[in-house]
Amino acid sequence: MFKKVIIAEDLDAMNLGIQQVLKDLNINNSQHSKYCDDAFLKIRAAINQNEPYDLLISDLSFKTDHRAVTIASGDELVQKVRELQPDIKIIAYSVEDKSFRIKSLFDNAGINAFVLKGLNSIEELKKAINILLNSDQKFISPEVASALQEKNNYEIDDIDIKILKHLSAGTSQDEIIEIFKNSDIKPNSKSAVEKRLSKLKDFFKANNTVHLVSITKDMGII
Amino acid sequence: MFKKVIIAEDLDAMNLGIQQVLKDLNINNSQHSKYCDDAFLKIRAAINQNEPYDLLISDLSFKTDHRAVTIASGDELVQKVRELQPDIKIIAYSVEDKSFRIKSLFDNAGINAFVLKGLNSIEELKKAINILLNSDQKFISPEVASALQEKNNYEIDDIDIKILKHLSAGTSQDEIIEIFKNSDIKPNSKSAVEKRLSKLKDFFKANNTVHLVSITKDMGII
DNA sequence: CAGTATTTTACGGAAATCCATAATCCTAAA
DNA sequence: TTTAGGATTATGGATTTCCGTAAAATACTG
Repeated sequence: MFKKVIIAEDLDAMNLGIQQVLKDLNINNSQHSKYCDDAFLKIRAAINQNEPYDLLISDLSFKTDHRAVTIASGDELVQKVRELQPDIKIIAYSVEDKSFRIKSLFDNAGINAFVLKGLNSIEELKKAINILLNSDQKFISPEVASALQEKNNYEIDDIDIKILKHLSAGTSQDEIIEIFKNSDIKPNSKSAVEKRLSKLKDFFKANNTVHLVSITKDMGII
Repeated sequence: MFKKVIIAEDLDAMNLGIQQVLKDLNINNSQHSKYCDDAFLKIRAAINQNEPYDLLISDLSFKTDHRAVTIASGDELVQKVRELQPDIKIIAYSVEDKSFRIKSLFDNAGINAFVLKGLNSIEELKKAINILLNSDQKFISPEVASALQEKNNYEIDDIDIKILKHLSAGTSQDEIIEIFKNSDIKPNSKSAVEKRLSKLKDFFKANNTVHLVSITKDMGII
């Protein structure tokens, strides 16, 4: 069984539940952090002491506190940990069910398993832990397994996201162009932004800009 | 202490945590339901058997399953339970932090306490239980206590919501007017809809329609 | 019933967006 | 160096939204 496990989860009641699971699996050396920053520091410290963790179970969304944080989300945490310790096994354990985000976690953040918090997720979590222990297979909860099949042949890039975020913040297209020009962002003409918007609307089957922002918000893209 | 408690919470890991809390408080007669429908039936059955529950702890958002449900959200459950058994104490225990929704839970659904799932919510939950046990006071987590102070002097009515929902679904203003005319919804002129939108934008301090939909989506109004 | 207030509807011009086409710039291969 | 292809930018007109004003309809009051 895994020797040393760390959990990143902010909700204390949820933490209690997860700890119960680990106890059931006879994992006795586990620690938990309510903050991503804290989790990252612990993982780094463990490496330095030559006693690295071999499993990270991380939530994705974390409540913001009064205290300032440098790592605000589980996505970031996972990505940074993967860079720091390429061989650690990582399980994302979250209620997030937007296929776009789940796919990105496997593709970009390099998680080994995604377990959807749900009605029977404890069994799934145990299953994921066992699979990761014995092999290099990946695990994903069946309800969201289809996320991996989705082929985004059209790549939504950073600038698309920027445009969408600005729109949802109430910035007009003209203002966005101004901002892009002032920030030296490459395509900053009226028509370039318009063309991108048009492609996005096409891709997401949105009738208009309001609809587009609504859809992408729902999908968790912005 | 409360004699008979029922928990409505879909996430199994969270359920484990809450049960731990009740155990700490020496509440031994508790049941939990993963479905709102199930919780409602149990509460009704208990009344019929003259052994009613005296406390309901309910989550707000529930995962949808393969099975069809009649009560889909905690909001509805709470409302129906309040009608059925006016004297039961109800605690909403949720990550929901939109003041609009929280205020509505106190005003319309008649909850006795709102505990925000968070970093130290277990202590708050215990506190809420104790307050409800000994008095008719209400309890609300400090982080969101400001929700109750907010006075919506401007009332957002049903038609406003309808307009916003249509907009976020990609319907143009002209189409909305058509729909209203076909459904015999009273103010159905171009300028009436425009005026309402203008007031909404004013109220929510939105720069434009995209922004307005984005804001109201974030607030959980639509 | 007359008069006032409020709501709803109508209208019109300004602004923003939508969308198609054409011109320009850039890069890489011939 | 030339040239083809793609990406970016420019232009202009159709459509939609925005916003103020005014007329019409309805409600309310003495």
